[in-house]
Amino acid sequence: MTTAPGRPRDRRIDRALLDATAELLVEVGYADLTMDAVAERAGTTKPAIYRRWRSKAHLAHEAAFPTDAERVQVPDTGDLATDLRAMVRACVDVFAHPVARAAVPGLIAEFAADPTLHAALVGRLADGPLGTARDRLARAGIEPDAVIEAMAGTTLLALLFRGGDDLDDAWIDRTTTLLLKGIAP
Amino acid sequence: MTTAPGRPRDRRIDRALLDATAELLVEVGYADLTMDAVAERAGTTKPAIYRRWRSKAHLAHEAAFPTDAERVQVPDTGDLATDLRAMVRACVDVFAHPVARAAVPGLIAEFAADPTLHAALVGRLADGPLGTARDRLARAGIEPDAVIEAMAGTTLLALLFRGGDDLDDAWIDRTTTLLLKGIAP
Amino acid sequence: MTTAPGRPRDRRIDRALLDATAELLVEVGYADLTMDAVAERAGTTKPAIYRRWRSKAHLAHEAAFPTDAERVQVPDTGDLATDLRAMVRACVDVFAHPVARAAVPGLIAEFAADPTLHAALVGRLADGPLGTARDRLARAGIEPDAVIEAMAGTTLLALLFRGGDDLDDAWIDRTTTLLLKGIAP
Amino acid sequence: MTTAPGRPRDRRIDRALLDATAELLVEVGYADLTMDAVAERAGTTKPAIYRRWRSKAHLAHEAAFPTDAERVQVPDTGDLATDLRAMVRACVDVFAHPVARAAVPGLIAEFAADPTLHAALVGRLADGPLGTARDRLARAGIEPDAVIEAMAGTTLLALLFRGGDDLDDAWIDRTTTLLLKGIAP
DNA sequence: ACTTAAACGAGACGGTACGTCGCGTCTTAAA
DNA sequence: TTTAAGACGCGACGTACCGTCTCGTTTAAGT
Repeated sequence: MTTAPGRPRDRRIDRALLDATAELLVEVGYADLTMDAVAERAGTTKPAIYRRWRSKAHLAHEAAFPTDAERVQVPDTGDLATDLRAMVRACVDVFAHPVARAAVPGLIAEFAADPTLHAALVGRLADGPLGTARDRLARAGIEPDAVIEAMAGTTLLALLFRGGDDLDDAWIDRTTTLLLKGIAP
Repeated sequence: MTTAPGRPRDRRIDRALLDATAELLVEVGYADLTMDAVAERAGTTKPAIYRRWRSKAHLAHEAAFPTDAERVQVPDTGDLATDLRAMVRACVDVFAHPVARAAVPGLIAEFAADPTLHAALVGRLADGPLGTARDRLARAGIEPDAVIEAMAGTTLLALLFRGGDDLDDAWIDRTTTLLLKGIAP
Repeated sequence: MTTAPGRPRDRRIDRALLDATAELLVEVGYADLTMDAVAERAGTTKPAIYRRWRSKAHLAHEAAFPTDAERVQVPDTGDLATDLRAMVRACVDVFAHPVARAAVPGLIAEFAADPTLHAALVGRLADGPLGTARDRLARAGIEPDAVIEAMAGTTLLALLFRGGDDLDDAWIDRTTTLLLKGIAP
Repeated sequence: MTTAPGRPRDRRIDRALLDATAELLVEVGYADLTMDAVAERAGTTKPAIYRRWRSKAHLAHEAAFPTDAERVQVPDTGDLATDLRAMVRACVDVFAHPVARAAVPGLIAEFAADPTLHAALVGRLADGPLGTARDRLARAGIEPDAVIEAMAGTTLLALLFRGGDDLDDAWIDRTTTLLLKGIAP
């Protein structure tokens, strides 16, 4: 294993940029997020961003769905009802997180036109609770795709059309029940 | 009831602009849709657009979800399974329409930051199959909001993450079944 | 005589930009003159500049050699010695003006690579004292090109290599004498 | 007398860089000359350049006015007319050389803002025909500065405003005559 | 017929933000 | 210490598109 030639990248700048992006997303939203503002808050400049991410969307999607986040734990109790409820809650936790909430609408717009971003985001989510859920459901003998589509889709729509604050325990219960009955044999 | 003074607006221009917008949305997508291009294709000028719509998003949302569209008919058979299936199909038909498909991601982004647009789009959809579905379900003694959220959300997610071509009869069957069991007493 | 269609250009912005350019040229020099700084000082933005001038050089050359300047008067006494001296002085006045002095080195660099600018600058100078001098000399029966080349070239070199402050009366006398003898029959 | 510690500098790289610079100056001009391109053509890297020259201008000025050039010979016949003509020709040869011609406008711009470069270029020219000319004229009992200023200035202006191709024998004759009469007692 | 008032074509406007280029520097491992 | 390699931080660039404005002209309805 050799070292790459050339000056190594400064990891502190990566962090500063991601942090600045997350903060600004919450403060001003995706549409009003400018690369100049990100660079300035991170104490660096625009080219440093573009050296690391190919677009605003790629930067935002990494800030909104960090891979190193303390993994949303979905306990494996063996009881489908309990586990499914945990999955729904995890799904809400991921999408309703303030940074994600601010970024998602913009990301949706961009990744419709950018296959690169599409792939990146799908991969990133597959490593999160959605991937966990898929495994768990498959082990329970349930074809997972339809359920995940319904779970994530319902969450997304609720988020987009009413804002994340309504996604409380009652909403989670209601949605879990619908899904649970929907997938019953 | 009096007539507005001054030169009346030319209705042919309204149409030409909406048509040009729809065409361009399909051809280049929302992000690369420019007002100059719309005006040029419609054979008019930008001020003529802004006299009619307050922004690109307002124009696009009207082009994507025309109110005068031949209404997607949802037959009222009285059989919940049959009717629900028709609702799902209508939902797919609306969102998977080429123009809507091109416009939706961009609209999602914009209306996250523009309450005006949010209201306009919600109203427009409520007049369409979603409104019909709500009435129908309510009459069947079912609380409609959760079902609609699940139905539209699942459709939206499928559309965004896989493109509309996979939303065939099998998908409609699968989704209808899940919802039907989910809302059973 | 018809009016051009479209919104007319705001002449006050033209002026503000030229004034800002002249000021900044003196303050920071051509190399450190940035379009952003010009725009900011003029209270406008970069695109407003590029709508009016095709490059920094075109802007600077207009700021450095304004056509509407109170014309450098070259009295026509009929005495060649007197008149030539006045021409040399006028030449110095034009090139040693603080704004011109700051702009000239940069302009030289740019117009070597930009025929557009070359033509523009030649035309602009031909309307100034150089044009007057050419006419005057021709009337005196002297082939003007060689003299003008020598006069302007000597002035330019002196300016570039020693700064304009040394171009005092003694320098003007010395140069006038050299030229006068040089063109004697 | 000791040797510098560490790895000695590779003289072949010096040459390759100067050659690459000269070639590229002629091909693309000073403004479009990039350090990356120079390094690439010379088969080395940018840091190797900056170890040798402090800036693009310093590199270009050395490439344009090489000290080791076969010295432009100015024969010393003792006849002022003959010698002055040779000086003018030498001046043209130096400045109209393709590489110098490409570099001069850019260098003028840079050394207006860089005293280091100013000094370097003046020193380099003083070692060339201008230095020779000064000595020769002084020996002939003529105050040399004014003549040199006129000679070099006229050449420079002609070069800048008409391109070097017009500086033929006729031009040299004409200019020599003007100077000769101009400095006559 | 004349006035009023708004829509029209045309196109430039002011301005935000973009993504890129090239400078000169720095870090690394090998020579 | 120089080399090759290449990324770095940074300042500045010129452009694209937004939504607005200013014209002079056209079109109808009201007087």
